[in-house]
Amino acid sequence: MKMTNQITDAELEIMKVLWEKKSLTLNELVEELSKEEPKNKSTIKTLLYRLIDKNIVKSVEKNKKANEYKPLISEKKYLKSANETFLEKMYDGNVNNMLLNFVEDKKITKEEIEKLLNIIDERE
Amino acid sequence: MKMTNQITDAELEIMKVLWEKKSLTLNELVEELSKEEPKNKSTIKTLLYRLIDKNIVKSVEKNKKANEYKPLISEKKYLKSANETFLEKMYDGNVNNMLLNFVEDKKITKEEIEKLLNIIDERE
DNA sequence: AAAAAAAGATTACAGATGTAAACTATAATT
DNA sequence: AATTATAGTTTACATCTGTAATCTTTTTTT
Repeated sequence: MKMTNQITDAELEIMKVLWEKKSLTLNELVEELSKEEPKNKSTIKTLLYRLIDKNIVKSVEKNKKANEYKPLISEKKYLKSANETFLEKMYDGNVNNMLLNFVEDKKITKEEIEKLLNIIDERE
Repeated sequence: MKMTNQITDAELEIMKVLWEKKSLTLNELVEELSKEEPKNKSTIKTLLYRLIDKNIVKSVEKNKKANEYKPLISEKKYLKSANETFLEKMYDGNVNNMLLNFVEDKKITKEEIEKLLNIIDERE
C-alpha cells in the first residue's frame, strides 16, 4: 500500500484552478470550476479539505466572511514529478521510447520537433 | 464515477509480463513477477481474475493441469491510450507544452531530439 | 479408492476516491 | 436579540484498489 499522498484526478482539477488564480475563496473556486459544468459545492469543499490534510493547499483567513485557499506546491514541481512517474511507469524511464511512441501515434510531428530544437538552441 | 474500466497499477504489472511473454500459466506468471521480489500467488490470481472480468485478459485451457492467460489488448494500443490520457490530463492535450517541460527537466536532451529527427526522416 | 495437493473461483477487508449530506460556528439580516 | 444564511468541519457511503484468505473442484499421490 503506497503512502505517496498523491493528488488524485478530482483534486487535480482543484489544483489547476488554484495554480492559475493563485488564491481563491471557496465560492470563487466553485464559480471557476462550474464554468464548464455546474459543480457541487460540498464536493469541492471535501476535496479542498483533503488537499489541506495532505499539505498541498493552505487555508488563509481573508476576512471575517471567508478564507482564501492557496497552493503549497507549484505546478512546475508537480508536473515534474508527474512526468517522472508516467515515464517510469509506462516506459521504464526511457524517454526515447516514449518519444518514439508519440511520433508513431502522430502526436508529435516533424515540424514540432524542429521548433523544439530552435527553442533549445535559443536557450543555450 | 467513471466507468472506464482502466488497468490499475497493480494490474499493469501483470499485463507487462503477459505482453512480453504472450501467454503464461498462473505459475509461470507468479514466477516471472517474483523475480524481483516474491509475490503472493493469491494476489496475482485476484488481479488476473479482475483483468478477465474487464475483458483485458482471456483464460485459455492448456491442459488438464492448468490454463494459460493471454492479453486481449495489445501493449501498443494501451500505450496509445495512456499517452493520450496523460497528455490531456497534464497538458490539455498540448504536446509542445509537454515536450518543453521534459526539456526543462533535462529529461530530453538536444542529442535525443536530433536522433529522433533522423528516425522520422528515415521513415518518410 | 482415499488422501493430499494444487488449480480455479469466491469472499473479505482496509484504505483510497468521488460524491455529497449533516453538523457547528459565525456572520448577516430582520 | 432572534432568525437566517453561510462558511467551515465532520461524517457518510458506494465503488475502486491492493492484498490475501477461504472454499470448491480437479488432478495427482499414496
